[in-house]
Amino acid sequence: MRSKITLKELAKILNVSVSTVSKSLNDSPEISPQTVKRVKELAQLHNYRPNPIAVNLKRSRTGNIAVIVPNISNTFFAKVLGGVENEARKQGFQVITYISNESLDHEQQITELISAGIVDGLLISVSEETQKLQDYEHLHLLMEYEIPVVLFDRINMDIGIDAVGVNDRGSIYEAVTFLHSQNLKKIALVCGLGEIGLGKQRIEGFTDACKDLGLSTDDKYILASKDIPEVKQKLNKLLVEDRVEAIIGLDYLSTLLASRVVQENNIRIPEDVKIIGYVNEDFASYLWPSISYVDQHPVEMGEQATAMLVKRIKEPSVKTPARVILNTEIRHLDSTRSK
Amino acid sequence: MRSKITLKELAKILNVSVSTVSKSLNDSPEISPQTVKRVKELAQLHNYRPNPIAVNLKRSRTGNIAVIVPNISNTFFAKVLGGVENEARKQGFQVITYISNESLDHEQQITELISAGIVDGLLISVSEETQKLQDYEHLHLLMEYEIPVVLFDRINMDIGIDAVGVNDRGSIYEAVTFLHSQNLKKIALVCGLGEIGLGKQRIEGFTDACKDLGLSTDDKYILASKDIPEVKQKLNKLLVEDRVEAIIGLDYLSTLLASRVVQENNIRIPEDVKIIGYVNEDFASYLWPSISYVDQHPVEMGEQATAMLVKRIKEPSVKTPARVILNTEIRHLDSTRSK
DNA sequence: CTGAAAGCGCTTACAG
DNA sequence: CTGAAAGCGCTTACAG
Repeated sequence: MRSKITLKELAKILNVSVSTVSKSLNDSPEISPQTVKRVKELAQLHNYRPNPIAVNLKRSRTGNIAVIVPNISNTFFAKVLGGVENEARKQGFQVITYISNESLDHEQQITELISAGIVDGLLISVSEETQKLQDYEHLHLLMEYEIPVVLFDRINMDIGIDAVGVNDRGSIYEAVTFLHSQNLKKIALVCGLGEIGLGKQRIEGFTDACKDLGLSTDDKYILASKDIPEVKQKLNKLLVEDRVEAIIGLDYLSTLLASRVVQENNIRIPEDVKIIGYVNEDFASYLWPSISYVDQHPVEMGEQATAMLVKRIKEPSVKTPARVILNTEIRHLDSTRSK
Repeated sequence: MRSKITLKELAKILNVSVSTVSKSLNDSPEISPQTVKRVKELAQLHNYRPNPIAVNLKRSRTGNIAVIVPNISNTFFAKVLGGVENEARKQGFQVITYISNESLDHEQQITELISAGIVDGLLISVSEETQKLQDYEHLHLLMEYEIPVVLFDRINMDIGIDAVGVNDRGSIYEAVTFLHSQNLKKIALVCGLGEIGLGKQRIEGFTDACKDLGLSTDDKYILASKDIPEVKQKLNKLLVEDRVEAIIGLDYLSTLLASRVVQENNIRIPEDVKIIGYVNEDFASYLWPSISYVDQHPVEMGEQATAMLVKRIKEPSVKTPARVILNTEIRHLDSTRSK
C-alpha cells in the first residue's frame, strides 16, 4: 500500500536538501561519495523510482512514440509492431499504438490528438483511403509542430518524409527468377486485390522479369481481378489446358485459391506446380502443403523505422528525408521443394 | 515551425494572468464571458493545446494504460488489442503496448518498468511460463503500488485480480450440442496443444457434453497429442473405419489438419463430415472450405477488460475482484452447413 | 560539498 | 471578476 515516495520525502528523512538527493541519485560528481551512498541506500530501501511524468516535463520530452497501423487483422502489421516494440525498448521509449482502420478521417483524429504533445514522434503506415486521396496534410502539420514522422511499408509516394519499406518490384522479380532457374517456363500471377498500389508495382515487376528472362508475357498469365469465381475459373483453365508450372499469389486469398485449385485437379505440389505467395510466415507454414512465401521482414521493418525515428528525435536539425528499402527474400517451404 | 504556445505566452499577449487564461479555457464560471471569449479566440488562433504532460503531473495521473500480450503472431490478441484501443479512446486513455513473448522474465521487466508510474493501470494476458510457474508476485506488487490490474483471456487461476475471459467449458459444450442436434453421433476432438490450461478445460467440457447427450466417450475419439503425424494417422483411421461424422479442432493446427485429412480421403465437408474449429475469424473464412469457428469475441473482451480497468482507476476504493465471463458463439461457415 | 531558487507548464484554493 | 501564490515532482545553474 506504500504510495510512491518522492524526492522531497527522501530528503526530509535524510535531513538534506532535495537537490542533494536528486544529484546523488543521478551520480553527480558534485556530491560526496558518502552522501551518495546514504541517499542511494535509502532510495533502494524505499524502492524509490523517479516520477517519469515529472522528469519528462522537466526535460520537455515525453519518452513515447506513436505508431499508427491501418489494421490489425493482418499479422503483417502485428509483426511490424513487434519490431517497433523491440527497438523502442532498447532506446528507452514507450510505444503508444493506434489503429486507423484504413480511414483517413480516423487517421486525422489521431494525429490531431498526438499533436498536443503526447509523443515525441510518429511511425505510420498510411490508410488505404489516405493513399487513394493523397491527402498527407495532417502528417506535414505534425512535422511543423516538430514532431518527426517516419512512414513504413506503404511508402509509394513522394512526400518528403522519412520512410522504410521493401522493394516490391524487386521481390517479385526475384520470385520469377527463382522459378525460371528451376526450368519452369509457364508462370501465372494471381491477384485478388484492388487499389492498394503495391499490386501495380508487383505486376510491373512480374512483367519486366518475364520479359528479361524470355518468358511469355501473354496477358492470360496474369489473373488480376476482384471477381474470385472468375479468377478461379481462369486459373483452372490455365492449369488444365496450358499446364502452367508455377503460380505466384499476390495476397492471402489468391495464394490459398491457387493451392486449392491445383489440388482439386489432382495436380501435385510441388512436383507438378510450384507456388510462391505473398503471405505471412505463420499462415504459410500452417497450410498443407505449406506455401513458400516472400518474407517482407516485418520485424526488421519495425525496428529500422523506429531507429530512424529515434534518430530524428535526437537530431531534429537534419532536413533531408531518409529512405530505407529492405530486400525481401523467398522462404522455401513445401510448395517449392525440388523434385 | 511554430513551436507550441504556452499558457504564459497567451497570458502575456492578452495582458491577463496565467490563472485567468487557464480558467477561461476550462470554462470556469469565475471568469466573465467577455474574457473567456477573448482568451478562447486567441487560443484558437494560435492553435493552443495544453501540454498533456504538465496537466497529468498536476492531476497526478498519466492518462495511459498498459497492455501486455503474450504474443502477437496470434490474430486473437491483435483483435483484443483493437478492442482495448476502442474503449481506451472513448475513455480518454492512450494505450501503451508490451509483448511478453510468453516469458515470465520479460513480463517482470515490463511490470518493473511501469511500476515507476508510466501508466494508470495494466491489462495483461499472462505468459505461458507465468501460468506454468504460477508466479504472480509481480502483479500483486503492482497492485500494492496502487496500479490496478485486469487479467484477460488467460484467467484460469484464482489470484484475486479482476478478470475477463470466456466460458471455455461452455463453448465446447455448445459445439457438441449443436453437432448432436444435427443428428451426428460420432464426434472426434483433435488437439495439438500442450500445457496451456485451456486445453484441459475444453477437453473436460467435451467429455461432459458427450456424457450428458448420451454420446460415446470412448477415448479413441479424443486425439490430443503434440505428435502431429500420430494424430494424423489416428484421425485417418477414425474417418475411414469408424466413419466419424464431426470433428472439433481445438487449435489452428489440428483444425487445419482435420480439414486436410478429411479431404484427402475424398470425404465431403460438410455433407459427410462437419468441422468446428477454435480458430480466428480471418483464418476460418480464408480457408476452402471455410471452417465454422468458435467466436471468442476478442474485440469485446478487449473492450470489457478496458472498461473494467478504467472503472478501477476511477474508483480505487472497491476491493472485491470482479470477473466477467463472455459467452462464446459458433459462427457457421461452410463446414457446418446443413445438407 | 551542500542548498536555495528558479523553472518545466499546468491547476486551483485563496485573497482582493 | 481577476490575479498572486503554491504546488504537482523533478533538474540544474548558481551561490555559499
